[in-house]
Amino acid sequence: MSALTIGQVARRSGVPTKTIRYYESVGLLDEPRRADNGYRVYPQRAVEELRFVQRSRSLGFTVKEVAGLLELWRDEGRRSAEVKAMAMEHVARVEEKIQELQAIRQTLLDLAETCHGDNRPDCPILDGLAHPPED
Amino acid sequence: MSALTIGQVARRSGVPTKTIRYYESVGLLDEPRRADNGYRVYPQRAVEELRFVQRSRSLGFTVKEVAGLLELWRDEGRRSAEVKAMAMEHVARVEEKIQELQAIRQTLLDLAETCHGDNRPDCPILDGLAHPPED
DNA sequence: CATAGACCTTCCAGTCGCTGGAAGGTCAAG
DNA sequence: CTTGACCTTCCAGCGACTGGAAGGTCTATG
Repeated sequence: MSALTIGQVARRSGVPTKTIRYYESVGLLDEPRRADNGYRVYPQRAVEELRFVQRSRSLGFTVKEVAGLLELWRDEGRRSAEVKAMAMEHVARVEEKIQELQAIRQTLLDLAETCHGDNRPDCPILDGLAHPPED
Repeated sequence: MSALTIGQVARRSGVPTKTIRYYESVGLLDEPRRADNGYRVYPQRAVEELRFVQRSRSLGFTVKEVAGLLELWRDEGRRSAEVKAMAMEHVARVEEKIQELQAIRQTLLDLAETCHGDNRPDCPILDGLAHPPED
């Protein structure tokens, strides 16, 4: 009763069949065993793994990083320090990205501030885009 | 004296030749005239255009959006309202992305907080990744 | 005048993470 | 026996480049 088709795994994990096959093709997931008709046969555990993958992906880890996390997850002898290091490295990247976006936001707001936004053609936004920022 | 090769345009604008040809291939830039030897020949104006494109791209506008901005830039009869609308729409998207990233950051910090980060295997980060957030 | 090297040209492939579609095999119900 | 819901594989496309191969051109130097 614990054997599942790819469709059942997809429904239970929320990861589309297409994506499951894709994850398998790039080596994120192990190849499952096959039934006589060639259909993939998954154990219950696959559902948990896919949920783990999905959640990790939604937090912005790359597929490669998720592969690493998954390995740690399966490794009973892991050192939690390693997991924490990966997480904090990722936090650093996320924070960097946030900084970048905040800078972009501020630049756009600065440019837009002095733009009339009416039927006249003169537009400080376009002027600003035309000339590099003086830093 | 105002005719430039693609390499000269690249050097003056900071946009690689590869990318200039790519922009041309996707219709962002007009096809330049060709010299007898088949080389692309650019007017000075191309340098300005590419700087405009580069700056717009660096602020996160898609190539398609830049095409629109470029058109407005070249259109003397534009209404500045249209430019401002594009800019503010983009600001909204940027802000949305910032929110997302801040949520991700907080989630990761919450998960990492209770993780020892030592040689022991038990790790609330992995546990958290395995189980969906209860909202 | 030959050659080196710095240009230029085109086209094809790869990146990342999927997603869609085509063409076909399998299976259970009516 | 057919319908429809599965499953299989493979190929192509998204966005925005980037790299490389294979070849033509131009200029300077020996």
